[in-house]
Amino acid sequence: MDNDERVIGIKDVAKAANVALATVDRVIHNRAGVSVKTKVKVLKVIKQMGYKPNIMASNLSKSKKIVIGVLLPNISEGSGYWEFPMQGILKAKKELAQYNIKIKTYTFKQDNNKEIRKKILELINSDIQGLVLTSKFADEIEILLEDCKQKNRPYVFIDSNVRKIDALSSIHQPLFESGELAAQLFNYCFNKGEILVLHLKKTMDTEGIISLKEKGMNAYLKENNNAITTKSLVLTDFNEDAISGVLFKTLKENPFIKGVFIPNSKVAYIAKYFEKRGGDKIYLIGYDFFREDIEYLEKEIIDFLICQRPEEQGYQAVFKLFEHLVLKKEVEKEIIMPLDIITKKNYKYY
Amino acid sequence: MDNDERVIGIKDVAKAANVALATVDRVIHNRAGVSVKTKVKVLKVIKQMGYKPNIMASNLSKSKKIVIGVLLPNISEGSGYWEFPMQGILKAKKELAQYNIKIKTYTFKQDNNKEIRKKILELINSDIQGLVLTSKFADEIEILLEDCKQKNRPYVFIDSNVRKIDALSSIHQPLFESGELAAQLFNYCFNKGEILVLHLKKTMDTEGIISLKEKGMNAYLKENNNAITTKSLVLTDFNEDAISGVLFKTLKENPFIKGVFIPNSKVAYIAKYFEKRGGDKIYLIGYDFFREDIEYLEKEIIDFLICQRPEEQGYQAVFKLFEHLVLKKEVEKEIIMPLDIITKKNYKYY
DNA sequence: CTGAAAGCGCTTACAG
DNA sequence: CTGAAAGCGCTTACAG
Repeated sequence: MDNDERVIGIKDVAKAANVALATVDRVIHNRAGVSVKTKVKVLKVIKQMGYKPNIMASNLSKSKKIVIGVLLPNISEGSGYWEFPMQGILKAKKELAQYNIKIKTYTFKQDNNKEIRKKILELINSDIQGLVLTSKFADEIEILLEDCKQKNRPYVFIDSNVRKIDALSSIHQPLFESGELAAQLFNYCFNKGEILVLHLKKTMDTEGIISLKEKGMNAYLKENNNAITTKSLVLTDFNEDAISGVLFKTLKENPFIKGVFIPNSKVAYIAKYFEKRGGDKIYLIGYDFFREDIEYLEKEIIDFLICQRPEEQGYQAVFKLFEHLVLKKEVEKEIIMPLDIITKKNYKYY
Repeated sequence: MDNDERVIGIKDVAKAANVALATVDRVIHNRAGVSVKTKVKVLKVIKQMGYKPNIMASNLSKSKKIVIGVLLPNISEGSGYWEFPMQGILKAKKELAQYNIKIKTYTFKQDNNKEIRKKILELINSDIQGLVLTSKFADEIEILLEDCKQKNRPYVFIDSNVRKIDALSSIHQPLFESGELAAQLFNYCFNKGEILVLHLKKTMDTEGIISLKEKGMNAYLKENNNAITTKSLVLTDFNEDAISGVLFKTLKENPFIKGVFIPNSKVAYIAKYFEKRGGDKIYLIGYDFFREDIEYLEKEIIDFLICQRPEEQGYQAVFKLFEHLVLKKEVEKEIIMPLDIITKKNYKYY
């Protein structure tokens, strides 16, 4: 299993093929300037001897750095969700600094189209060799993707709902299934009643994502428990009073509501209302885990959060680009994150 | 933030300190043969210039390999649990092969003390520079640990219930809290009744682990719902008929049992019985996720599994030794794994 | 106690 | 199209 024999290197290949080191190097990297005859000969020897390049040596002698660009919303606003992928990206950055990898981040305000366009132009005119981004701005980024394609720059999506065929890799959570999971959890909490599905609209949350989750939920209920139904409600105003008003009215008119499903990362807004409200227990399930959720998890106002390891998504995205650019490895076209379930009793270890 | 200036190396330090390269190297690695005066001078310059060694170059020029030993039960028997840490270890092995890291595995049959002793002796007489093991064989491994201590060989525990002060790191799941979590989940399933805690005894499962989980469960119930009580039962015979007999009798005599808690990885044994049994739904919660559980998850006979990322534990253990031995990094003394919750609807992505 | 030099396995101009 | 040589930033004998 472990062979402790001397590892064969480019020098051995050169000798065996009766060519110079530089020629072997040219063949390995598929560079121009080698006769077909020589190339075939060298490739044959490489295969025969089982030559594997030494990445450490390769990197050491390589002069230029590899720069990976990151295009994501900035973290100081909105749901704060993007803080987590960014943490993973920074972790990868630290680890990969050894390999001459640089990370350049381009952040923007989510609803500032002018700024987004500016960052896209910067990226197009930059010297990056790979790109991490999210697919939630389909309209804005198409031109950037087109540019990447032309320049043969690989890009990786994180938190992307769609699988982009031209991407090196797309990292995402299974949306439909997460809706099923939420339904299953509600079904453990009560046997009959109604689930209120709250669509809290904001720039970033495309309706596609939310509706896919809702479809998953309905599919589960249809198959497993017809005594639980769902009812959708769209909220556009996030003002505390507005939320209170709407929820008070809705719950009063629909006394069978036993659970509330918030298919994005805004549960805390809703939990705030339920903290003050009396009456029968109403179960709350939402997405993503933030500091402000802890209080409500502890009080079991929020019962379950479905999470998608945003930090790991960021880390993986950079790492996959590294594997592709430096290690020349095959990279999975699609990486599906687990559906993590967070409750009062396990959030501390997440 | 990114400084693209030339990175300063050992050569720059040598020049600035007015000494030879070799001397700087000696100081960096704290090797003997440097006058105090020179050492102080060099250290000062290193600090001043912010010198960071280049690991790739360091590794490239280093001649000897680093060998990490792994002492774990073999995977072809029992619960098969150890297959997962081993997978993580193999993943780390592949990744770290670049760094001249070798992994030597020493596996044994769980209940074969003679073989365990033999492997321990092999390890003592081996040339390993680090060790991964599990703390579940406290009696057998004490002498090995003592030997490691004397030889200054770092070791990392995985799946360890105790925090060993001399270990480089201990990787484990929070046991008490996992019991609390199980109780919380049961509490979502029913409001009153009894939970049967099944102790399935086998060599590897120390009573300490199981009782800690049970204590966590009781603590949660005491605090949150007095209408749910627990009842313990010890099973020593895993024969299908024996299990059927005991369970039939117990459930008949205790009609208020609404849930069964199996605080180790043997849920499937019990699920088998419940598959055939009629009557009211009884909720099942167990630990760890195996292929044979899938069938029962799908049928919702097993409701929840609490998992501790065994694969990641194996990976991390090797990686932490790598960080310590090669990168000379600080390593956390204790790494606590998240309490993952697996159900019918998310196991596919785990 | 200190230093000069070779070498790790590649890549990169440069020369032919 | 091909090769000889210098160099990446360290470590390792060897000499003094």
